[in-house]
Amino acid sequence: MPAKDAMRQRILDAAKKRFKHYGYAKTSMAEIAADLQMSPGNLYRYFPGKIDIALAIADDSYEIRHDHLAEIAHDGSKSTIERLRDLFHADMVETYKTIEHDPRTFELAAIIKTERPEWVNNQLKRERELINALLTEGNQSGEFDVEDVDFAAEMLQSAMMKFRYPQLWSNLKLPALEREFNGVARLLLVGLAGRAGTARECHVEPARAPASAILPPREVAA
Amino acid sequence: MPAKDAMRQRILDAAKKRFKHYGYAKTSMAEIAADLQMSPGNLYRYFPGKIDIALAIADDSYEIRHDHLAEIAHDGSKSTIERLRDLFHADMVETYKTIEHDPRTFELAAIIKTERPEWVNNQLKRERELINALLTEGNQSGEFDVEDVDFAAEMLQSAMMKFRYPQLWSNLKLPALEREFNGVARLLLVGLAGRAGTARECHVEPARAPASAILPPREVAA
DNA sequence: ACGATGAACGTTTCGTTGATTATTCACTGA
DNA sequence: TCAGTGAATAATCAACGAAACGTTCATCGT
Repeated sequence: MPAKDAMRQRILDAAKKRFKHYGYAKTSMAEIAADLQMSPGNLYRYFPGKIDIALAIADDSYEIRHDHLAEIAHDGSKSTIERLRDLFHADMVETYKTIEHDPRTFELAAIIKTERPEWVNNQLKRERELINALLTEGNQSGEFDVEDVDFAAEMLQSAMMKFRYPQLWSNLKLPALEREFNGVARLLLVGLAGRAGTARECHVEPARAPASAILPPREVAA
Repeated sequence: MPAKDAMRQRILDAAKKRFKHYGYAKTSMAEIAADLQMSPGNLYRYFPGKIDIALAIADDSYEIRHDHLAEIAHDGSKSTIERLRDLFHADMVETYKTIEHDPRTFELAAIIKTERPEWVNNQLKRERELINALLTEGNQSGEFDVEDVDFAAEMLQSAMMKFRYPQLWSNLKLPALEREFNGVARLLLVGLAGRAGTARECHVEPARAPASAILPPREVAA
């Protein structure tokens, strides 16, 4: 039913405008309805509740981010290890820029995290699938030697935790964050290449990206 | 002045009892004073304010923890790499046990973190000194090949962030946490040994603890 | 002089109440 | 039948006076 979808979209647009301007808490369902010249009650024919409107907005925005991350993950011109680093890096930088540009997004994210934690976990899971794919690819190319790809992906996300949650950034600016990010990424990705690059059978040629050359410090984004 | 010190200690004991029973917020200065049969005003001759009483309690408790961690760091029977892992591990487990046993501690920690963040940073810094020493030692023994020890210690703390803050544990029980901890620790510590274990000069004998054998999964604490 | 007091002060917290809000539902017009 | 309504309901919020709190200080007894 395209008519219903169209109305849903109109509601989302109106809500987005209000949320951006006044914030989630200070936007009432009645206001959103009034913007669309309808009654508050009618909104509930399109969304189960207020939080679901926020969720739908977040869905859209994460869809875009996910596409972008997937693009990075599939950039054929780069090694697997570089793409893995860039994936985490892009995630951090985009979060930083988003919050810098529009702090209201932070409020929305916080509310979603407390009211629908499973939604957040699901996003994490989707991103982990990208990581999975990269690890598998790296295993095949010889860049990595990871036994349990699922597990390793989870561990990477654990260790990168600090760079995902702005609450943990404690006023660090982007350059300082990137310095830390690079340090942690280097450690982790060297760790992934560890066994492949390491001499259990020493005659095996070093992986394409030798551990000592992995992850040159990244220039700070503009 | 030992008399003053003795009174300080009595105040701390009384406060500790109240904080443990009723929590920081629900304990008033007047109550602590009444427990010691003195006036509220007199407390201020021994402590600048309520928060400083909490800080003194935390100081004591972190002194003990730090001693314990230092003991682990200097355990002569273990390799440097094992001690480094055990250091982080002990920190996580002790935090877990503490909160499990007395959730009030969590409230105290949260209050200190918001009211005196520099105190928390200082604890982090002290622990980093232990890490520094271990990395230096590992460099000498050939287990590690870390160029910038200070920087590497900071990166380790960053990557271990998730295991330090109970807020990030999201209801995971200790076994699940330890599983994640082991995974991340393996990645990181292999990363540290990376260059030492890796064949830049392939004739160099593999480090004492070959990367592939580093960090066997740790049995879950009792 | 000094250790201690407790009333006094400014803030923060709390409980109550009245208003606002999210949500439901019986109903309407097409 | 179905998109839409708007009054009714229940949950939440905001405001405000009262109580409690952390902290200070003039004062007391020694």
